[in-house]
Amino acid sequence: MGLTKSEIFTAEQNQLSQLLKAMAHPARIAILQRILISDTCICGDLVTELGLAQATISQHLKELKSVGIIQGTIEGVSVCYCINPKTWKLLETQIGAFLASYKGAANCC
Amino acid sequence: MGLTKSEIFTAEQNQLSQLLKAMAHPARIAILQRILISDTCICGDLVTELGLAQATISQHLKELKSVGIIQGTIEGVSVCYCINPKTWKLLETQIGAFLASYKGAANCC
DNA sequence: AACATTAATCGTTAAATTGCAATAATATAA
DNA sequence: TTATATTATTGCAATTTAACGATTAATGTT
Repeated sequence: MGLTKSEIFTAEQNQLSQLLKAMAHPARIAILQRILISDTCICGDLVTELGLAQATISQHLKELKSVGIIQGTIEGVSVCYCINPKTWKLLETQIGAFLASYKGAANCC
Repeated sequence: MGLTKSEIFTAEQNQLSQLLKAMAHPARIAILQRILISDTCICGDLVTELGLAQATISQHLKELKSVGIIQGTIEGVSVCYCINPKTWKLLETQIGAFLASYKGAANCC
């Protein structure tokens, strides 16, 4: 079928999986790292730095934008991207709580 | 094409994206949460608790197993699943470092 | 106005994902 | 051995994803 049954899961489960999915690609991780490292907006450079076609990068940026992880503002002829602090905070909270809920296996296999 | 160009990315980027991808589905998050909550192995119950077919659950378990996030041991007629502590630790380290590298935007859009 | 630069969108192709019924494999019980 | 319970595997259809060339849209520059 290829169609995820979102109805049977909680809003939190769907939201977290959506955020994780947006980051679950090496190109998108690379893009985020590039933005994180520069500690400011990235305008254009991405296409020349990563070894992917312009259309492909644009597509990845769109996906990151659509879940709100990054935001872009038009800066003259180019577009500047940066982290969306609100969504990033949400990410830290959600993933943090999820990962922290593992208390090193009591009686297990 | 549908084929990720893994060659052009670092081993870390590929590894992290692979781990994230394995968790990037509501059913797999639900499975992990179920294992985490019980604080022990889960044998079988999963199929009755989630609203998905047995074959589908088995498929999701296989994906989580293939990246090493969970491990399963045969317990009589059924199979018990639990978190793989080593991979979970790796997850915490990698994702933690990644998320923490964002220091709230200096001069940005 | 004409040109150049940059990014988004469209259309297409190849491949992976999701979900499930049906079937096979494995192990216990009668 | 035969039956039962549990999980894995196979095969399939619908859908989504990844990538890119070509085109379009928007903004600056000359």
